[in-house]
Amino acid sequence: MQDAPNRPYHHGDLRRAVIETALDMLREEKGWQFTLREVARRAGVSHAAPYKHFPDKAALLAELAMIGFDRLREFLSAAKPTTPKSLRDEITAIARAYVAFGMDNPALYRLMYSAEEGQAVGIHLNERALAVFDILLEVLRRGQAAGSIRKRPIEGQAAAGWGLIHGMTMLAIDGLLVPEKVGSAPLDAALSTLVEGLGSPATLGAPATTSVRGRKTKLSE
Amino acid sequence: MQDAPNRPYHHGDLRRAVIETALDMLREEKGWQFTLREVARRAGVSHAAPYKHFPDKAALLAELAMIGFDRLREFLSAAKPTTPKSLRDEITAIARAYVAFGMDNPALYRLMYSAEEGQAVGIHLNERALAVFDILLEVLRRGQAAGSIRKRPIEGQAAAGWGLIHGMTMLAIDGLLVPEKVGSAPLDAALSTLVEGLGSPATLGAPATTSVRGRKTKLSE
DNA sequence: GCCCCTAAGTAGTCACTGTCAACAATGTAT
DNA sequence: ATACATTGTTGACAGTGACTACTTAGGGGC
Repeated sequence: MQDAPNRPYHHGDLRRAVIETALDMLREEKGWQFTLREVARRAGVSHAAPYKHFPDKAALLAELAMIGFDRLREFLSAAKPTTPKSLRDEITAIARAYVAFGMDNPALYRLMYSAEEGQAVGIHLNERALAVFDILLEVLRRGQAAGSIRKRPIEGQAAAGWGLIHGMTMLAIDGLLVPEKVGSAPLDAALSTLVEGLGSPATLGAPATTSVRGRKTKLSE
Repeated sequence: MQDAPNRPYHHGDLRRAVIETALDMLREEKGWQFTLREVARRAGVSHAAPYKHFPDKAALLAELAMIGFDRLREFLSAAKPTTPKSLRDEITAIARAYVAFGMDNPALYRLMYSAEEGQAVGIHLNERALAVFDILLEVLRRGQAAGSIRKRPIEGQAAAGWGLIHGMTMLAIDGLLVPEKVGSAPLDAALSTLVEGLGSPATLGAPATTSVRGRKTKLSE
């Protein structure tokens, strides 16, 4: 270069710098379609340097996605009220934090759930994702033990919760939950619905009599 | 070309052919990261020909996404049982069809909810998406009128439903609803939870006593 | 103190992409 | 028939991910 001969040949910690720069770009742009060369450029390094630290672009994206899940898990843990008044409070707090995380980091969030397109990276990635899932599982398990949550297969309940929150987050990011169409607090409304669905039979009585039981309802085959 | 002088100079209906070819490629590959040149190649046409019909690649993607929403709406309408035994049956049928559509067309489905990254195309796209939303709205409205659905702001309930189903679909596509972790029929479990949450107080009794009423639960401010 | 080894940079190249401009073939209105 | 708009074509351009070969900084063994 002509203007930076003082820059040391060895960067020091280029790996971290690349990740940091990429995270910055995720924060600035809304998509994750940045180029590796641009990352290198902004890190002040030649276009091939990142390849010394990541085998290819997909590897970097996978790394970013894993960091995203880690941050999300930490964020949710931090948002969990220390002395919740009720299980509903706890679930509500977690759900709000989750959606807030997604809306604050739309590109990162979208990347987290898109990185699987890079095939087999999914293994480790799913581990991180399921670690987030476990937070929800734990709350529900405690709720079942305390009797305030229906005694149903807990994974189904957790899947319902995760699906709901994930779905609402994606819709919110996509701008599909416009206030005029959907009211000002769609998440809370949805959460009420969900929590009431999870609520224990002691208060709610028997499930509706509309005969789900006898039907073969396997989806996954 | 040297081997295809018999191909007529004018294709006839290249616009449709490009769309059709692109849809094929969406069906084959799991991502929507196909190249425009490849589409042109498979359509048997020069690499720049599609530009006579689409200003750029994003325009084609947006068109595909709209087609996807249209197909989804038709598919859901067709799946709606003609003489439903109950509202639960109806909701269940729609939800299953929705998830099935997503799992049968993972790349297209993902594209449908990713195309907004191409900025302002979102207007028309959201129209199509909201047309799907309206199907759900209509069912719920009918349910409220019949008394089998709680009288709550219907947009919140619909958002809950859409969010849940959309989220479960995405998770299913991503392979995050693995059977070992989550049971074999997570959707049905989630649906039970949802429908019980939507269910009218007449059957279900008063909502859980975990004090939702008095609390300010606005999220969006 | 010296030498050499290697990790971590560099530049250069390749095939490929999206996009555009210039040109050719085709159908159509006058 | 002739001018024209449409819809193809070819060829170019810059920018990309990926790979290779070269160069350098810095540390450990002697």
